[in-house]
Amino acid sequence: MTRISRKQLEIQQRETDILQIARRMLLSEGYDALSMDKLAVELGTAKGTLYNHFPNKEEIVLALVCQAMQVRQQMFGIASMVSKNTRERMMAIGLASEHYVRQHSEHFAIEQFVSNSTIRGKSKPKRQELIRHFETQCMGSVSTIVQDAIAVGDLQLPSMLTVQELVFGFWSITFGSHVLTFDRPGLNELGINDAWRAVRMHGCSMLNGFNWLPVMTFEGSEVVFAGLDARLKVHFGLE
Amino acid sequence: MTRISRKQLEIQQRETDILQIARRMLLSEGYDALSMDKLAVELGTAKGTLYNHFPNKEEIVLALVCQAMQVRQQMFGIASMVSKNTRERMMAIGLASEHYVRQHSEHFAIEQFVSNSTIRGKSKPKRQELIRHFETQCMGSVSTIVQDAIAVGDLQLPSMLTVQELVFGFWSITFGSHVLTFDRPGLNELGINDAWRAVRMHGCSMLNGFNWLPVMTFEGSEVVFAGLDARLKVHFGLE
DNA sequence: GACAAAAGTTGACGGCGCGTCATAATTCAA
DNA sequence: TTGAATTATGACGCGCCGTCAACTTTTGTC
Repeated sequence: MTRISRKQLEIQQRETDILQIARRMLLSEGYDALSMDKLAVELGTAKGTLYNHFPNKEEIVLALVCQAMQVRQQMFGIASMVSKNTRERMMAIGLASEHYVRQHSEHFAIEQFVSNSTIRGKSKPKRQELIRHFETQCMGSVSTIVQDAIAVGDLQLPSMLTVQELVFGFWSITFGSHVLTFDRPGLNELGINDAWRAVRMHGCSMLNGFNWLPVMTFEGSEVVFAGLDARLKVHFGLE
Repeated sequence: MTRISRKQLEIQQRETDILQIARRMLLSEGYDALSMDKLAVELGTAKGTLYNHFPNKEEIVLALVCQAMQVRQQMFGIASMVSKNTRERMMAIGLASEHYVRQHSEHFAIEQFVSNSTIRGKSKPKRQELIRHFETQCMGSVSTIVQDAIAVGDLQLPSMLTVQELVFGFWSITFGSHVLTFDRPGLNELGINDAWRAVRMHGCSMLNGFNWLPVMTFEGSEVVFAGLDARLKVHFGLE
């Protein structure tokens, strides 16, 4: 029956609409600008209807976080396979992260709400599982590279350091610098002219420090980055 | 007149009390648990009196942030002078940051509110300047080490990288990992057993990657860390 | 097509939050 | 002492979230 699907589709479509409006509100003026009352008005329904879709405001935010993490996960998956060389694959992950933050800043900005324990605390277990799933997936993409590198002899894992802990290091440096670049005002005035470039260099430096072959100079790494960038842009659908 | 100072001191003391109560509230249940009404009740005054001291809730939070940043700055200052060797001084900064997060977690947790643009946006320019001051100071402590290292030949700055950008890298890795360690639940389940140790290793790796002399193995770095840790604990007044 | 049950919708309401402001109390200065 | 200046008060306006009893629409059945 067309009647059946009519209503069903309307409800399904509304969920999409809610998230779209909520995202715009969140991005425009931050968390406080996301008001359930205003959201209902913009959606053109009563507030009660909103609560048929999401049990509370936090769940809406975390639904957006999940959308964001999914985008990141897909980009990581692509980046982890863009080369045969393990070192290049690792660098591609860094580049993918950079692209994610710069080209999908609306997702990156929202992704940060996952750190807010107040928001996380009010969410359903189902949602937390989903978030955990995306986190594990992203980490898995990178872990695989590390394991491959060890297998082919490009990398010797330092004693007392697990694969995941090494991934954690790379995660820290990209996450940390991207958050700093994104959330803090006026890094420029502190003498940091090209934060993006600096991050790439630091990641490269860390891999060099681990003796991840082929060890490369900064100039060499820039060439590699340029090549990877071109290939990634194709996969990411840029130009 | 004792009368003059009586009232003055009372008001001054109250400001301290406000911040103390506010900190406890913030730490107990997060930002939402800090309520101006409840704060006034606990303080034993009317709400209006609160607003004689701080123009809004956000200013209270940022005042606490400033206290936190001051603690960090002092610890960085000490760490930057704990050795003659530039590489060790750099490693000491990392250790100081670790101590700050672990021993003064109540400050570290509150420090993160500075990234919240909603809160920052409602603060007075004066406060933002102060925050900027502490940031500059912390960065300065580390920049000095880098410059010293270059001066004595322990480090050659890569072309196209400023001193501040190198500091930014170290900042990113410590900030990033400490935020991840602190704010994200269940890193353990992701296979990261000793995040703190991992962070130290990664910082060390990055410095090795920059060929910051003396380049050291992980085992060697652990010895250096142990020595620095003992000295820092004395300065930080632990045991 | 009629009709009852199920599913979906509504918006007024309770409770709580922040920041204001007229009024009152206190301190200060002469 | 006394009037001006400073400080304290808490009721108030407004906006927020989430609920819920009443209402409307859809669905399934005869």
